Amino acid sequence: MDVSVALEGLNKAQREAVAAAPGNILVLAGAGSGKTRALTRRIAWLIHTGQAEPYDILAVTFTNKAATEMRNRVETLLPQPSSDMWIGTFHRIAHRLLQVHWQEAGLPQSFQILDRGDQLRVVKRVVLDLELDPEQYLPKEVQGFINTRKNRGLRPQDLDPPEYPMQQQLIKIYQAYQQTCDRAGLVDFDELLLRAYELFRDKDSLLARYQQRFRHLLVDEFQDTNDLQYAWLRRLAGQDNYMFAVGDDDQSIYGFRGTGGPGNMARFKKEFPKVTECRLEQNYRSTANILKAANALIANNNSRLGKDLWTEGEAGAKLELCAAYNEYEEARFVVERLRDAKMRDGIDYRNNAILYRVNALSRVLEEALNQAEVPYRVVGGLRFYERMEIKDALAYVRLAALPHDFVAFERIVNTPVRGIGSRSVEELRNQARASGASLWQTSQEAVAQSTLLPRRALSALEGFLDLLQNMAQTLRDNPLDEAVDLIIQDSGLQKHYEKEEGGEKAQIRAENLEELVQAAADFEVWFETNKEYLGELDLLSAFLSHAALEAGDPEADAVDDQVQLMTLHAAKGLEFQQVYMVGMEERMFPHWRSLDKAEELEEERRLCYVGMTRAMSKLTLSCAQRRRLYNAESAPMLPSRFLKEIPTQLIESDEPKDAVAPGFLSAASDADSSAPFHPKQRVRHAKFGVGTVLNLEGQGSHARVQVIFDTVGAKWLVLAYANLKAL
DNA sequence: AAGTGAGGTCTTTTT
DNA sequence: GACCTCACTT
Repeated sequence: MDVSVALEGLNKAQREAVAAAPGNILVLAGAGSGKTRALTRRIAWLIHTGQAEPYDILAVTFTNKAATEMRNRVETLLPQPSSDMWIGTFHRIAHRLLQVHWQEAGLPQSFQILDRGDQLRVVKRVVLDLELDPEQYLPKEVQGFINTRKNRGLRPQDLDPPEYPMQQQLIKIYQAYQQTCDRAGLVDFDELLLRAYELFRDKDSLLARYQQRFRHLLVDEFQDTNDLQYAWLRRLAGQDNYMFAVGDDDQSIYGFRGTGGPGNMARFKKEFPKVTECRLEQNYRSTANILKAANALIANNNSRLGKDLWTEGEAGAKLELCAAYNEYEEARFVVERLRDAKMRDGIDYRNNAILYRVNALSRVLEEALNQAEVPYRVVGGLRFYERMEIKDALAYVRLAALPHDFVAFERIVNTPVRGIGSRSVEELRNQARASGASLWQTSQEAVAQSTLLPRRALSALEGFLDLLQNMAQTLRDNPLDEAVDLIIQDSGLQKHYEKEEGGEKAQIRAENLEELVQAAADFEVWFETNKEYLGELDLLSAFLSHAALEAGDPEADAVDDQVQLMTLHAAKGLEFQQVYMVGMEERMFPHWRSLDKAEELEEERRLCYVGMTRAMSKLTLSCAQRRRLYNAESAPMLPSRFLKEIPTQLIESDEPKDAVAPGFLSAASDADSSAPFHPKQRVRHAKFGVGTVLNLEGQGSHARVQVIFDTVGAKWLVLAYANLKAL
């Protein structure tokens, strides 16, 4: 076989990584250094040199986009199709394992996936069922609690001595939540991973089988793995298999969702046998000036493996910095630059990105772009399968196929309104809970025996049950897309959305529903040609899991000449000729919520690093001296400390002549968090009594503390008013 | 049962 | 500015 295909056009460092002797390999790959390239070439190398068969290979990524990209690239490098390889996201692969081993995993064969929104509904339900106060046990926070534990591989019983009084309740909720899911055969995203991990942990022979099969594990974006994913990989690798992990500790920006971050890379070096380290530091994307600036910035972080990007290319333009008077001036400045670039230098709009820390910043920019008639596109936001109307329609499909699914049942029992209000549903729910039956079963009994509900509600319920029965028949008798179409019509959703909102919104919703029919049709075609990737799923189950695991591809249509607007997070992995980073102000970026925790502050800096390294030829930074955010009044801002961390000789700054505060930029602040309290400190409050400080945030008159009071639980207090006494 | 208006909140997000 | 929740009205 022709080995050269795998190494063609690689630099020395890349070649060393790709052609490294069999073993555990950690590839520290900086931004724009050819990360995915190294990984796909490694696969090609292993196969071309006869060190591996496609069958031996498991390659994992985080996003579907990355997985698809990887499979495509691998296929162009290999003579044979890649279907024997397992290439996919952690969740997809976990799902596949559970699909095959549902019995060993203790799941019903037709288990359904709960997405984040579904999960939140269930959590809410459970909190209410336990008669706990949802004000105190905010469903969002409870959900976070549960997911954090799952990400650490912890079941309720593993949490036994609670760390603080309120945790006891949280553990109880976790337990009840899990029971509810288990009974209904529902699996949330983290549960997919946890079950897959437990499968390997508890079933020796099964683990052995997979260990013998997957001799080569390849992981992309390794810095984004969480504890559970790491532990899963560790088991699968065992003592004899080889792991090729590619990542960049400086681009770890998902710590807030439980990612091990830079730590997991260090762990890999320690805990896997004989790890060889490779570094890819040559950058093929940005000019030297941009790289120098980014290197200087990230050097301020302490927890790093250490790495400096360099390029053979030229210095390029300096970075440009604008201190605008307010957010409107800032937006106008950016728009002006965009138009200049287009008119003078012929740079298409699509090659520009405007990046911001929080979504709320997009509004003013959008207005300015609209006014100047510069076309733009906001990347991110609601995905196709997360849209309300789509979730409603799929709930009908789900419920028709699997009537015991209470999440789907509760979602649509009264959507569109059919006279089954919250009182009736509550009655059904209580009865179901008492008898241990599903809502659907309970409803059937209530209708059959004319009990439980007033006559009007009962007849409405009967109509609903009949509707479902017809839909089940529809599903059996028709191809998927036609069935989906019929279900959308019969459910009345189409009409419901039309009359509900009227005008433009209704138009869009109606179109989305039509789009869903098309999506089902497309999926049928895809399913026929890709069966082998899916294990033994039937079409409908595959479609439903597809909807949950791939919420849709928002990048699909980048064809028009539009400026790209997105958050810094959304920009990861992308590149643009020109990048504008706006809102470079203290408390905005770094964001105020990250200000008093060193680890989170470093993550903000990594985020800044990610943003800067997106730029190929020109990087422009801007801040405003005053900014109005949400409904508050316009407040004075200070330049971000990150601006100060970039060497001044790399920056050309335009402080406007009519600036209200001359010398504004030189005021870039140093961190000052001389907080009067610290975590774990005991304090007394006049009303709430004695408690322990858990968290601090903000500064000056905005400073807040989170205190866990011994009697009333956790509260956020504004320091200026709380009059806390240290004990 | 269903629709309306006031009040509070507001990082980042893939699967 | 936008969204969600909750209490209130019809």
